[in-house]
Amino acid sequence: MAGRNLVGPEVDALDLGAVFRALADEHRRSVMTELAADRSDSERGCNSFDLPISKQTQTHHFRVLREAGLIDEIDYGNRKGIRLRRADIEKRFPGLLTLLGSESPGGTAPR
Amino acid sequence: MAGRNLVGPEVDALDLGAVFRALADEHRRSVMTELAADRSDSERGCNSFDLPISKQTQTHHFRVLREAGLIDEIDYGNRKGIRLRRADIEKRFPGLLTLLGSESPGGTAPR
DNA sequence: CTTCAGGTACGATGCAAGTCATACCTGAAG
DNA sequence: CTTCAGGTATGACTTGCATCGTACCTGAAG
Repeated sequence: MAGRNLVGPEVDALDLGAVFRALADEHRRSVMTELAADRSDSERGCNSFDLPISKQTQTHHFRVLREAGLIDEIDYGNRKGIRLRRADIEKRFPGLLTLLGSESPGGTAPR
Repeated sequence: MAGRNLVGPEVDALDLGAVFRALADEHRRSVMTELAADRSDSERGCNSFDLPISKQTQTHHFRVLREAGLIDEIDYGNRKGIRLRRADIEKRFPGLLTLLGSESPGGTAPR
């Protein structure tokens, strides 16, 4: 039950266009924002994001994120794990994850 | 011949989703990359980017960039000026313009 | 074995977006 | 005035993409 890692692009092969296209979608961006906010980078379940879309569409979105090189998908057969590729992203596109945190304009004066 | 500035969103109203959607397109991203690379931030003509697309489509792309708040368009009547909103972008989304420079991996991590 | 929940594969659909053709506007130069 | 280049408006076309329905797979628990 080790779970094999589904393939994504290498660090040097990360494409800025694919990344922007991936982050252009509302749902995928919310997933990435959540992942970026969790500094522990622990593996998460697919349904821990409770997206308001069907599971087939979720499969699609996670695939896009993986193919853009933003997350790793670990296949356990009947379930799946999601993990942010923080180190790779920071190496190739430093500052991108920080950018995701500035989603809300009120960011200057939070609670 | 003063040229009036076409309207775009205010700094605080800049939307990350609109920005990512704008930068998802190849042609718009190439324009932004060129603008970000020129630290003098001088006003440029629309056709100084020689995009391989028709002028109607160029009009469309520049409009998207303006409505995303990334550039200013100065209308002179029979021609148009383009200027990067560097200060606003850096204030709202610090690091974004730097990110555009990392399009080619050749810089930091060659093969 | 059967059942069941999580996930995928394939196809269809509806909508957004990139592209261009035609026609028109604007200002500068003859 | 006319001409001309740069730009826009409108509409049509086409592609891409987000979404879901149906069917199927996978592993765990009865």
